[in-house]
Amino acid sequence: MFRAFRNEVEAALADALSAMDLPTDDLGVEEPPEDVPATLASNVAFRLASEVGAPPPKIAADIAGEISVDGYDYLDHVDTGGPYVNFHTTEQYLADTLAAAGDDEYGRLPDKDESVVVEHTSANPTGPVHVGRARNPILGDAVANVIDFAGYDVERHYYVNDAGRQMAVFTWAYETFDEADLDSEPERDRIEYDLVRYYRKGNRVLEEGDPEEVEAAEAEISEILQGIEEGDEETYARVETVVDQVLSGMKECLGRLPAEFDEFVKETRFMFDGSTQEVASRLKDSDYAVLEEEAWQLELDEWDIEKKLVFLRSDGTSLYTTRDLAHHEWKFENFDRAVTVLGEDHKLQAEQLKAALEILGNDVGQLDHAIYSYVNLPEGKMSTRAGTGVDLDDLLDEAVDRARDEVESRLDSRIRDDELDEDDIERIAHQVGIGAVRYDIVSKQPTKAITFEWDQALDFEAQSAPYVQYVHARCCGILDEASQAGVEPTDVDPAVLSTEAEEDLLRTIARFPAVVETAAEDLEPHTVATYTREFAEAFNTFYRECSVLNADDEETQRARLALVDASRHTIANALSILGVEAPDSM
RNA sequence: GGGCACGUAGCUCAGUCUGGAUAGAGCGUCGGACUUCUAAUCCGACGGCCGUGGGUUCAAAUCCCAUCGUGCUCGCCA
Repeated sequence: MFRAFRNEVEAALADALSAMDLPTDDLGVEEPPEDVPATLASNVAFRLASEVGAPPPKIAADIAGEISVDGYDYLDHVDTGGPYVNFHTTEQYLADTLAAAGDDEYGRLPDKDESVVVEHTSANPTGPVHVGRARNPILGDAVANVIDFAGYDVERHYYVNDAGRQMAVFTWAYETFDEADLDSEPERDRIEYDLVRYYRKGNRVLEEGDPEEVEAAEAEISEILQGIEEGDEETYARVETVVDQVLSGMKECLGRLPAEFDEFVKETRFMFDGSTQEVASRLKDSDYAVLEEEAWQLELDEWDIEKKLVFLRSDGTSLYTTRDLAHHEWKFENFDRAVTVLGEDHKLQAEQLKAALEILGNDVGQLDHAIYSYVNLPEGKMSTRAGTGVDLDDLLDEAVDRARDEVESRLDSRIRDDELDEDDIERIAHQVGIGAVRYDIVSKQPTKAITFEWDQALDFEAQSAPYVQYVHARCCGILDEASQAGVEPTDVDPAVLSTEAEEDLLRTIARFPAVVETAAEDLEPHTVATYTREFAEAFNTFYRECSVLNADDEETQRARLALVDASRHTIANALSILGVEAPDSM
């Protein structure tokens, strides 16, 4: 309802301003501070002061007097607070909010009939997913969720880099070394932990091995790369043996979050179908192409990019970005929009990609990047190759373990007699543990760097997943008790919800669809996390002050129950956008 | 060195794009609230030259310039 109210406010204000012969280009509509009893306000009077030649409070009063609320459903009346014009809602606003939030899909915006492909994670299949990379699936999944919830048709893609040098190195190492050559046991009983040892061994040999050995290896690696480039089936099969095995393990790990994908798109696909070479030849014909030292490159000065983009090596083979160009043209053919979630280390490459796509004649307005900063350890960077870093599996295990300890230690002091059994404890431990990890990462602005610290990531109090999840569990508890007592959230008179706590909660619920809309537009799911905290605060105040089952009369009982039902839908949907589970009890 | 980010309470962060009402949370510290729909909760206190210096503006945490600090980046790697 907030969105509808905002539209009404803008329309009413614009009408009044034009009736007064004043400009309507900047309405200055904003949410007032908490202690102001208005839902929206306008600061337009400040800007008109010099033009009109009157002090802002006078102008505000004049505007307020000029505004007509006739014909609006939610705009009740207008007054001023000094220089501000304040807009107040009708009873209908709260009534309609309560009714709308009775739907368990509340917050989902109308279908836009527009398809969006969200590419995220796309980590090279070189080994276990570490925490440094984990920001990508967690952020990416939330970005996809919020766009989905905002009414778009979303597909989630993982782009598999199976044609790069790293995979050639991996393939060579996998075929060259035996178990006996490796100096460690797998850290975990899963395929990518087993195989990454070959990759690390291979890289060590390339860095430190004797020159003859390295030379032979490089020859082999280059042969593999050439083989793929030429579409040689046998080479492809050798590489995919490694790729598919490692990837299958990584999928399992990501599945624990869970981050699921609709499609794993391999880059070799765009080599074998000829589109990469086709893109390269179109680029060669462009005005921006230059041949320097036998390598084809693009001059991107026009895009303020100093670095030239090499799109064909001197031996004629393609590079990662060349294939990615073909990949993106494929996306543009099949989807209305493409969103890619990338680490900041790929930012320059992403800008070059965009420029090159423009040169190729694409509408780059279809492409958006969500860029995030890396997650580092206090002691430095995480690297699969070097084997430094915390594995995501270990983080999730630790999170679930700590959550389980927490649940068990709280068992004795539980008031609620719902008799949690072993399965419940395990369920709650998973929901809370994994939820806490996701929430910790998704709730922060993506541009800010994160230094990973165990205690901080696994703090179960305060501004964390459990704090918000607890609200959901409380809702479920009340709804459960109510249903046993035979109270139904039907035949409700919203006007009964007249205390400040009830009204605040309802107003917070009303804002949810607007939060979804903005988060989707800006690709910033962390604003949904901020909202869940504000929501939890409003709900907890209501919980403290307004008993549902012990309310004075049945009418109040029913109305409050409807409010709890609406709250549950709101917080469940907000959490689901964040990829955090909503426990029925905890 | 060039480019791009980031710098807000002791700590972790919202707010910055789109300037506007006394800068908000949590953790920690201190003090309160469970015979009550779940205390993973709530209430209160303490805590801020919004990195620094200039500028624009009626108004700056927010925009511009400079500067310092941190991160990323500047391969015929991905």
